[in-house]
Amino acid sequence: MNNKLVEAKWQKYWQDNKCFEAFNGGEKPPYYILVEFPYPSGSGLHVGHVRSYTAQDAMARMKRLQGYNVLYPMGWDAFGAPAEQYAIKNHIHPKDAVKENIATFKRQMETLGFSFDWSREFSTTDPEYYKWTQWQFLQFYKHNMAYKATVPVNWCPTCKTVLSNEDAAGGVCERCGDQVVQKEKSQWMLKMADYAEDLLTGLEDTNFAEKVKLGQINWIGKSKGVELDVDIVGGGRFSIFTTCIETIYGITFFVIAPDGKLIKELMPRVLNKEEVEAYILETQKKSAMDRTELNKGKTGCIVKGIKAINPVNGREVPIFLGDFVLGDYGTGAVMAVPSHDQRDFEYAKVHNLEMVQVIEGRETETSAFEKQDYLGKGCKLINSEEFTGLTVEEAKEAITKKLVKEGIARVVNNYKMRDWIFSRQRFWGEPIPMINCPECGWVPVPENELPLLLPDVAEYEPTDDGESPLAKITDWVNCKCPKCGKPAKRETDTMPNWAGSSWYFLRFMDAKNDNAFASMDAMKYWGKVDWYNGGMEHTARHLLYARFWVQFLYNIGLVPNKEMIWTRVSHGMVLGSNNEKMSKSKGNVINPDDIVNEFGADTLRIYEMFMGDYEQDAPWSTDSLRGCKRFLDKVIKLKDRLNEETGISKDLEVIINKTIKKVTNDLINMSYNTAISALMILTNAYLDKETITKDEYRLLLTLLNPIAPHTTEELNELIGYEPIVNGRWPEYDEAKTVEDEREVGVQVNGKLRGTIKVSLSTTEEEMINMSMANANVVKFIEGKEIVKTIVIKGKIVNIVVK
RNA sequence: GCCUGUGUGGCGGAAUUGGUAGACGCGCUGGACUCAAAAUCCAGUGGUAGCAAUAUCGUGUGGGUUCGAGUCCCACCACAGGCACCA
Repeated sequence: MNNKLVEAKWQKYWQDNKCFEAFNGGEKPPYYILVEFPYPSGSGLHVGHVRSYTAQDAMARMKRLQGYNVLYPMGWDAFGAPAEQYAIKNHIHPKDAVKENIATFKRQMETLGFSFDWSREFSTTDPEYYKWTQWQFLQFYKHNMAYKATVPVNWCPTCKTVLSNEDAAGGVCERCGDQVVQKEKSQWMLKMADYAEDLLTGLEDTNFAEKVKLGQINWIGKSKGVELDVDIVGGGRFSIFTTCIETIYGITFFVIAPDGKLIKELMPRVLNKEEVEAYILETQKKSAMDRTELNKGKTGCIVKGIKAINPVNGREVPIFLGDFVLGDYGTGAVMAVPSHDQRDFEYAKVHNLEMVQVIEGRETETSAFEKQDYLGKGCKLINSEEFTGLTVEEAKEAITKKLVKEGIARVVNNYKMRDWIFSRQRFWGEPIPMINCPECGWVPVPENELPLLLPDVAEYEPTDDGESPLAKITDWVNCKCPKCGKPAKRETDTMPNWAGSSWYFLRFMDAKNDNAFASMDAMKYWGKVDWYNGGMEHTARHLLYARFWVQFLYNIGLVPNKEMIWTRVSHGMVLGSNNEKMSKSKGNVINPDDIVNEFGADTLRIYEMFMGDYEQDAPWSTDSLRGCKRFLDKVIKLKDRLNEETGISKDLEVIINKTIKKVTNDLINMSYNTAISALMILTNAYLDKETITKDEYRLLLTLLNPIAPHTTEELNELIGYEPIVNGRWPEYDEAKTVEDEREVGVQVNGKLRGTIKVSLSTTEEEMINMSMANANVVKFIEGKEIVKTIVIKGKIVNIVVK
């Protein structure tokens, strides 16, 4: 069989007959299977893509045969930095580079026979698509969900560019190796923090894997605590947030963030200004990463001239700066209780500060501090005036109650999740459709002027002061204010990569709509995405952004459900044969084109499904791939064993029913490797026979079809049947999935000593008698007292002797 | 530091969810076919002892629960990923 001809033939058949086009409506129940659309990089399709696309493809193909109207779409997430870098280097427009990459990706996908509905294809970089991304941004703006704020960014003074945390790791620019500094920049923000609670509760309306849910929960980072007002000696006050208010009598100092507002306000009263300013400057040089990783929060300096008053006992304690306190989390200030908090303890040790123990049960001076010493164990308070003697839990409640009553504290929930910084100083992204007018301030671009197109230019370098490359294109920047008509300037920042991918799954439901991003009818018809598959690296951020975006659209009445994704699953990586991540520098990259050429698309598909647990990483093995080729060859060879009989022979009845059941369940439970194993077993059973019937053969071909669609279609046609793609998925008879006779193990004291053959009708008593008669078993029970016997029907017999 | 995974033959991995550990595949060994090789087919294949029946050890380590533990509980170790001085 010639792979290339067969593959091309069936790919053409599917395309000509529009086999995989989904319809918005009709008799069949809808079923929406989604894989993360790829970023079409210059290096082409990765074998990792092939793994997840094949997995979902197999599911889609089976579901179609089961009578569903399956939507399995594909598109391109094509905005982003790599295309921009490439464009800068080669002086071509990123859209041209992207066009080429998309063509390569698409060709590769087609050679693999994925059953995508190409009629719904789009790229996030298509003006027809990003028109709606921009439109949706305007809805955020109009509903007061978008605002401008000054945010510190990683800035490389040498490259004159803004860097991601990743590119600024270690406080050093990844490109030039020079020091990175923090620079203030005015950025567009989306009020995502407002949705923290909804994003948390919304998880209940999803079927995400537990680990995915946990990832979301951790990212949102809810913590319940108390916000407490603290007076400053000589006037003024500030607030702190704590989750351990019960330790309030142990406060020996406060720590405030060097990058927060508070220290700026206090500055005029600070006596050691030079020292404080030097420390603030030092902090600015550190990226968020450094502040967290280096020195473990021990750096800092005292703020002289200002003391704070502990509200419960009037004690005056010093205030310190410490970069372990972050300006943008909580209130940017904390109470420090070194006796009962690890970090406070370390800080106090380094700076030689007092410690007051307020909870019994541990020594303050120990270096091996253990927070869990008192948490949740009913330990009692000491040195805490009227609260002395209460348990931690009781004291938490009582102290909170008292402080709230006094009006100096509030019970609050704090969330780690912050608002979404939505600006990028880049060229290759959706332009943010806003205009800055000297008279009217920020004015949105009128909706009927969307899309606001990216200009066609040849230079994409950022400006010297880090503005977007768009800032240099004066023709584009200068415009008229839509409100007053006077000269105004466009926003030159673009949107982050996450924007276009936050709603693409909605667009697939109604991809050609010119009047809306997707019609309500279409979204209601498809409902939630039934299966959403992607990499683990996207299960926190992308998924959270997408859910936030959907929840907002839901709240303004534009989508039918608050959650639009039902099940989220994640696949493991395909590693190089050396068990390391595939990369050019390691020389372990496998190109799917080469494999398709040499072994055929179906072999590659089978192998990638067989290579291991789908959710786990798995190393590449060309030897194992050959084994899959061998399996496919065996299936082909079976064609020469067909006899003239029809139906299913008696001796194959059980294994056939068993296999149908196993494959049907495994394909929907993502246990692809065991589905293939079952098909191998069936194939071997067929090969044990001189001849098989056409019906038996066709059944194997149908079951294998979702994973190896080309070869099975061809064989099916050769034996004279209508294409599998137009047929039906086989059903099984539960009663025929178990053999009547089976072997059961016999144990003595839990150790296997023999087996007996039983049928479904063998009674427990008979099983015991048969066990006792087993020669080897007798050796171990002879002359011993039988304490008891345990019989688990169809599974095991255990004889306990003394 | 925290969170989440993972740990089973020479290798990738199975294990009906507490019931015969190692399915299926790779690799390896022996044999058939061949002038020869490849391909294909047949047989074997966790370690140790034994010609064998069989015994014994064996699912990262150490304990525990149970008639019975890869699976449950406790403690620990290693690796991977994510997040982070989150108060």
